[in-house]
Amino acid sequence: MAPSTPVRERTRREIVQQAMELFSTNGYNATSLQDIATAAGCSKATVLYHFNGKAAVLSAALEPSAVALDEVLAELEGLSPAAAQELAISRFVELSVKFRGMIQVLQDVLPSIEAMPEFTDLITAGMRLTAHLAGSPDPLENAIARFAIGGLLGECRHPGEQTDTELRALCDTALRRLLRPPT
Amino acid sequence: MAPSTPVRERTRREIVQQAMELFSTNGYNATSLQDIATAAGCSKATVLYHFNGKAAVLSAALEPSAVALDEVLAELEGLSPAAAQELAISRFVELSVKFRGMIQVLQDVLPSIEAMPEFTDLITAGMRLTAHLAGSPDPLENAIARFAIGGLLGECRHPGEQTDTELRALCDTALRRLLRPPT
DNA sequence: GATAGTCCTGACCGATCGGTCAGTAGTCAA
DNA sequence: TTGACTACTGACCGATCGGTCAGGACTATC
Repeated sequence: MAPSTPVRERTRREIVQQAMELFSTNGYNATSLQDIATAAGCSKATVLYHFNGKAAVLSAALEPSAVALDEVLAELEGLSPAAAQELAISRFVELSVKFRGMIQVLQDVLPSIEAMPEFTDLITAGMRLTAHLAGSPDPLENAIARFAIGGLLGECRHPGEQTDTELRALCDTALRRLLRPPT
Repeated sequence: MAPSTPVRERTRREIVQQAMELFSTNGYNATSLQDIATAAGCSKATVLYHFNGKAAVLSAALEPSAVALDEVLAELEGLSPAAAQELAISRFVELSVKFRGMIQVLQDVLPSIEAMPEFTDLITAGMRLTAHLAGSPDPLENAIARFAIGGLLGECRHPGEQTDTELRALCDTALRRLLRPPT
């Protein structure tokens, strides 16, 4: 592998950054490689010189959130179900607000994500988080957790319409009502 | 207008039916006019002979659910907020299970639906239902209602993975936890 | 049999997509 | 000065998309 020269890194970073912006705004499928190249100030061929296809660009754009998700999962390891659920809720709200743009992208890619081998790790990580959110092996509670994630994904589709604080309050309230109903 | 001969109606119905099937399975954007034509046993030109563009096919496929939604809204008219919310929840669950296939399509089209004048009525109907689900003008409750719809849309993306009964139970539980939390 | 209208189709169009490739400018060590 | 390597690009490719259009097959009417 090349020792990643400064020039190489600068271009790559610019491409990824512009790709994140465009993916967040317009979705993955509606963003073309040409769009990314134009925004990054280079040619489409350059994008494909640095990344092995469009999915690789998405993978790079998704990496920070994937890393953050893995960190949360590591933090959850070994906790009791109840404690893990509690922590999972607050950490998930944080992640959702921080990566709201990228979360919408997931929504867009979800139907065809199984055909992209780049994202199998991300999928299993998501499923593990879902299990923690459910808090119990009950299939209904697991479905509720999926429901919660779906609602959150949907709500993160409207960037700019609500502040981070509003979004955090909404997600926190909704997740707690769904996942920790008073007995 | 032509007096809608039997032949015309038969072909139209076949196209719409196959389009519903394909839209439900693969989403709107991932379904081409050629796919619809092949499934309906005719040519792409025939589809465009009967419908004024791809969006018109979607509009026809969505019509039964749009009609059902309007009926529910009419039923809600004049009720007190609390009674309307209660009825809106159960009716919405029914609708979601009945039209689960088409609901996923909405998810797929939502980002670009504002550019399609065919669906302005459907959007306003959806917003009115959201307001009824919220049960109060509180912005947070309204956001929660949107969250609920988003979760439901997301959950309806997995056709065949759960029975109608399971889906009904899930939606009912989730909606009631979200929208009618114990005070 | 001629005419008109309905239903349908193959051939074609321009646009856009993701992706390939030969080649160019610049840098740097020998 | 030369040769190797990096970063990059314009031109091009095949495929697919939604949509158009002239015309054929069929039927009903006169």
